[in-house]
Amino acid sequence: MIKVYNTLTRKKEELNTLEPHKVKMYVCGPTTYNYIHLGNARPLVVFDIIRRYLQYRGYEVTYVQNFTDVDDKIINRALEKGIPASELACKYVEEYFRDADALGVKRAEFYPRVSEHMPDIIQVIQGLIDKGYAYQVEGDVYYRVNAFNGYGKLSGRSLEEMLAGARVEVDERKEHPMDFALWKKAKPGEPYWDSPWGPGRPGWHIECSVMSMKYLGDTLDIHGGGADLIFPHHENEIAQSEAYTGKPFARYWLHNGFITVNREKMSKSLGNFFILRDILDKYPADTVRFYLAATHYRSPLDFDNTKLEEAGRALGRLKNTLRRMDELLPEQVEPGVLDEAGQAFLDVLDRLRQEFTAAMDDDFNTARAMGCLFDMAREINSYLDSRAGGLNPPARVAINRARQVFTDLGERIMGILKLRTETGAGLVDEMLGILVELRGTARQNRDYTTADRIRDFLVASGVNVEDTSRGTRVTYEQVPEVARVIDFLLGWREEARQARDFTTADAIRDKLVAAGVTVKDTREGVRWSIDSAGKLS
RNA sequence: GGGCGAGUGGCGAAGAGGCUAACGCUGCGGUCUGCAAAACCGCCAUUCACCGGUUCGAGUCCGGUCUCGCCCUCCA
Repeated sequence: MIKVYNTLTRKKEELNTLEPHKVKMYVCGPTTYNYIHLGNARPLVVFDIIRRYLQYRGYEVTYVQNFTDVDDKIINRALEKGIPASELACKYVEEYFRDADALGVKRAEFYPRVSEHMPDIIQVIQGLIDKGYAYQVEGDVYYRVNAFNGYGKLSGRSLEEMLAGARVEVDERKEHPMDFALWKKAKPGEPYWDSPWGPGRPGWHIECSVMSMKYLGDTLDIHGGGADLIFPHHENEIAQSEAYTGKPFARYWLHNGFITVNREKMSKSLGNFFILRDILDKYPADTVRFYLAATHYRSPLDFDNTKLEEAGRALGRLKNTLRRMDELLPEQVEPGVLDEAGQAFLDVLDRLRQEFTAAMDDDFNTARAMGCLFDMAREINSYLDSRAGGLNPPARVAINRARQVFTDLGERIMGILKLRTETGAGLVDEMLGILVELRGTARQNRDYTTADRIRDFLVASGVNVEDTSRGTRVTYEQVPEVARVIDFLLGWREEARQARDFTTADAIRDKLVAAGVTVKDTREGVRWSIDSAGKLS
């Protein structure tokens, strides 16, 4: 039984979907006038995990996320840049996808855009006018909040309360100060669409009402977004949709908490925001995803770089466990039977799997669920340590199943365990391989000075070195510079030559050549070049 | 002013009436290792902002105080 915290009722409620085993989900997407910032990225990851989890629990999820690509901010920005608003909006939709893809956010079923739904929007506005929920004034159309008696139910305040501390400038033409625009008359030079009320564009809230109902029906199961959308955006969506259809709009309203910086909300107006693209330049995307998922979605999340460093180390622990299993597991695990120890091991994992599920069932408690993954990692590592000599067939069967469970939860649901496939690192890996070989020889000869010099270089280059029972493993978060590694190798060769150790010197050169690096000893010193660009790709 | 929410170890973060206050990071000790790294084992909150109350029993419920954040205006 899945429970979700519903902003509408301020309680955790059992998730009962409209149709059994189906979830209709709508999440408010960005207004596309800039790159998204980290605060925008939180709901992407949060609702992506919620969606993945619901699927894991057997729901068929229809996920819709809109793009608000018609908006004052877009128009203003486009004006500044001297390009059409539509072009600007389009560009940032594309940029959005680059960011979302990097974070491992699965594609939605539908990505409706305002610009492509004008007839639908106009039809709903007309319907609201016909029913007496809206009125037009000089080419503008306003929603009549007094006509909808549930107004304020989501944000938990009455119209009177809103007026009490209101900071709204009163537009004399409006019947009620809280009435909001459904259609805005175009000013000269602004993009516009024709309508029964004259040329103009939709107000901010109407598009979500229209597009969600178009793709998901009059009533949706889950409507999500950031907590700052509760009022006025979602409140107004409810007013529009329910007035239009006479039916409940969304059964469950889920809202994620903010990202803060120095405990202040990260926001565009405060200027304390971090563009996601910049963060992704410095930190791996899975680290960022882990950071966003390691705290419960409704809690505030304070940001600074040290939090990402910590997230990277924590996630590294989980990934290390996966890597250890992969190193010991052959491509194909032959079917076999478990032994007693293996069964006991799997029983423990299964208990943890159940704890994980219970945590996620309880309003998607990813923080607690992550705790279960760390418990699992420890169990798996322990089991692996106890079989350091190598895996016998029953142990292989056990580890194979353990891997399945671990990745099911960690990758399929959380989306944080995909080990980056090092692309473009082919040559670097070959160079590192040569160094590992050289160091291995030195260690065999108990020449630890040499061995440590190589390791020191590797570590200084950002490469981790671990000597395991099965050999030396080198890993890195960021691909080290090829040139740096080659220079080091050639420096090493030069030393060997000076010491008249031509065996070593020639071996290094031969290996470089074999890897596609040409080495020339010129009068000015050593020159090298990479044979074919193909090697780098 | 009105509405909402939060205050848990050095840090981050779960727990929402009752087994030893998860988990991660950091630090310390140990095992393993040529030394490391990784991994494993152990240690690090008699106490959950403060004061009262309810209860056999309260981080967990109630009342009050303090501090902080958010919304009421574009914002995920």
